[in-house]
Amino acid sequence: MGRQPCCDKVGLKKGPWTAEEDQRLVSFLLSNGQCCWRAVPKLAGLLRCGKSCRLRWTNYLRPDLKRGLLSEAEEKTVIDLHEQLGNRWSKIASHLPGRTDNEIKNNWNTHIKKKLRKMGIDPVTHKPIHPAPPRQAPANGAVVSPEQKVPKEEVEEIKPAAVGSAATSDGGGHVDVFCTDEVPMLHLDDIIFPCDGTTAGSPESSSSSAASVSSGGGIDEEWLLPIMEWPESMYLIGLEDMVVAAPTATSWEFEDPFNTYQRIALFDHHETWA
DNA sequence: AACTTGTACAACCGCATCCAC
DNA sequence: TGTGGATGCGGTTGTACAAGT
Repeated sequence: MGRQPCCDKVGLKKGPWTAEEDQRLVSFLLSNGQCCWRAVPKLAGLLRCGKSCRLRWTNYLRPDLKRGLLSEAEEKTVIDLHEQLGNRWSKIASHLPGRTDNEIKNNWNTHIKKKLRKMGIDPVTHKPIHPAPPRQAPANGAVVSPEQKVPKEEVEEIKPAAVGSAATSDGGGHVDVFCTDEVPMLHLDDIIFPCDGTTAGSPESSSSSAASVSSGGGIDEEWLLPIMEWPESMYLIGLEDMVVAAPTATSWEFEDPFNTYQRIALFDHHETWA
């Protein structure tokens, strides 16, 4: 007998969150901190399951979230980490402060995957796509994890282009494939950068990806601290205060006016986050 | 202007894992 | 050690919006 799904209870709301629900949830979490998610909806007066609340908070309402497209450096980091970790989105996200696993996953599926394919790189194996890939074990003896298996749909997607345009690799990492109207042709070395901590690029990418991974896979959790440990002042400000605080800040741009105010206010009240 | 197709991303679902009892 | 509840994670779906026809 399986466990009952948490959202099966009659009367619980599903679907998009309203501004009012967001406000209730944020207000509650700011006043009480994160405790047991199961209790949150009840205590916050929400007709949602705890899981839904947690997801909404983690992926959308958290004050330290960055919004918008990933930067070049962040994309590189994601590609690099994906090569090492596979689809472990939460692990990858832990190396990108302000980004969520969901966001990275979405970005991977919509942008990065396509980009890599256009450059002749298999987004699953991170190796050059060959014209007629034989079904055999990798030459270097590397073990292909189950999650790296290429889904049938992806094979179908790759085949025509690869066959039609003579994708080649000179063995030195230089790949010539496809017609790339929008994406400039890059060498493999431009995309898969070394993991010795000397990675070229922005300080952000070198410190957050290669360095931290090579040091035993430990996750840099420092950036999480502001969330785990709310400063005292945070407990004292209500949503009204936040909105009042909003006009004094200048550099944050988000689409949702509510979240804009909320985040601006939080950063105003906690200088170390700036 | 109306319709179709593509894209982006928020949210849901089900399974895995952790942990207390 | 086994069991069940809570939470986390990754895959997938739903939907709003933009672009194209």
